[in-house]
Amino acid sequence: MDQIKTIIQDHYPEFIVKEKRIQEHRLPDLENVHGKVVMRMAPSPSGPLHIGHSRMAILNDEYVKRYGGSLILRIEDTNPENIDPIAYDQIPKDLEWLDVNFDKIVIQSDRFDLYYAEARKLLKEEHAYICTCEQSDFKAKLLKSIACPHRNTNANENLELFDKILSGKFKKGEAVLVIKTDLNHPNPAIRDWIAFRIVQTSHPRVGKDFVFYPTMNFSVAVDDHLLGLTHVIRGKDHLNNTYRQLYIFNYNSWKIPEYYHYGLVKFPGFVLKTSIIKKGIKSGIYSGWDDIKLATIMTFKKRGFKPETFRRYWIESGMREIDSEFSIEIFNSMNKNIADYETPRLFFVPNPLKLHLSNMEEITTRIPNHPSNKSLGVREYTIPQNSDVYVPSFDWKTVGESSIVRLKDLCNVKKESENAVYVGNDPIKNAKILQWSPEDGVPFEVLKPDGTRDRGIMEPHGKAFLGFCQLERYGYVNVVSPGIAYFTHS
RNA sequence: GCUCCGAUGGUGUAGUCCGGCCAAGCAUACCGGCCUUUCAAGCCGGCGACCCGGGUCCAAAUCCCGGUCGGAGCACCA
Repeated sequence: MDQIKTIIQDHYPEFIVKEKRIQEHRLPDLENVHGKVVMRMAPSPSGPLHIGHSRMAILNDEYVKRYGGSLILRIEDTNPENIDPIAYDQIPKDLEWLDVNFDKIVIQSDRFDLYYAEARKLLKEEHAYICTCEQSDFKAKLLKSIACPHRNTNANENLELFDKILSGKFKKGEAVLVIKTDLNHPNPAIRDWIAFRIVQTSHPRVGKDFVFYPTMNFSVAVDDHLLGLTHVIRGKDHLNNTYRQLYIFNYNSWKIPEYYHYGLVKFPGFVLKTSIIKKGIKSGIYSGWDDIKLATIMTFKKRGFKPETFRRYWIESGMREIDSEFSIEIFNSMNKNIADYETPRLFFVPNPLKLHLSNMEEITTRIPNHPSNKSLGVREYTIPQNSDVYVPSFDWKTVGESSIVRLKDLCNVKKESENAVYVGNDPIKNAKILQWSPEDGVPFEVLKPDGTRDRGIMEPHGKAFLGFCQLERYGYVNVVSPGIAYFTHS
């Protein structure tokens, strides 16, 4: 075979036609789609959304856009101890910025009545029981597949206890509502699980109106049914939760949605835990939720990233149950690719060195704001005789004495120590090219994700510029206020 | 300890369900070259992967078994 190949290659290369297979990255179709789909995003309001949340938001949004139907934003605020009220307003804003269109917002703390009704039903049918065991005893018994004494309490007694709990006769830790599953289930994570617990902390929305709070597994199961979800997409960390929630569905003979569990993503180097961020904001390590060192949606927005980048990235990552690492390298590259053509250029001179331009007459130059996108226009400077310019000191140092470099879109100069001697206007092939600023450039600062900042001079036309731009030979930044920019990527 | 999930180049992935069109595609990174008044973008070329061991089969990245490695869950968090 190899010989035949060699002969063909040597004598008849024209027969080797290797057709390129072009494959687009497309999310797989969902199973069991009959008409429109109903899907949901269910963040907990512990803070604004971060890069990790954007995956579930975009995957859900993509499918709703593909099949038609509705996307529900469900705020899961059933743990008052882990709520930051800012989230109620900020999460919808974050989603809107990501271009994720939800049809309605459901807030779980509005729905206690529904959860209580379902709880009563399950107690009545003896699919659930009130347990007043010591927490550690209950847990130990479960691990050994032993029933706790309350598991056989009859329905009426349980219902009475339930009302007592609701009226506040029990304190935190004294009683829980447990869903019966299978004590002999091989997976200890699936055995009888807690559906309600007593919480006496005040809730930002409902205050102290309720003391018996559903756990996530209970409220999720009830709401997924009541809201008519057809497909559920969420992280693999919820796999066991799905198995638990299925018991509620089966006790009620509810129609079961199609579940998908995508793999876990590691975000090396990013701080995503809201508890740590909140602590950092309090102590001053972070300036706020949009601190440049963070990976919140607010921060990415402030750094000038495009929403489309998130979409492209997560679509390419797909929906498989494979664990992966977020690649900032690829993410940045996608953003550059999406943004570059529309992005104007400016000259920023970091660590500026003032040079005297000698031997030069007045020059007027028109500098394109983009090398190929002519619609972005030009900017014009007149550099008078005997003036100074700023160039990056780092670059100037690397230039050999008497070498000729080009000040981009201006002229060529010969290095004579700290003097730049004018030697002509026409571009020279293969010359080192530097960005520069006239002497009336303005102070400018770039904040970088590692917490450091670069200081320098911005060319005068950049003085009033706000928004996303490329600082030539430096990198892309988002100018957030006059003289201050957030670094995007190089 | 118990249960579940996964494993494709440096990185992110496609393909795996339903074995053959995979001599494994795309992107990114890296290396060359072209173009260029940015070290950006663009164009051309190159490098580089099916975790290991068995089995089934004419044929295995794909199916089966065993191992290894990684991850998650076993909360009165979500």
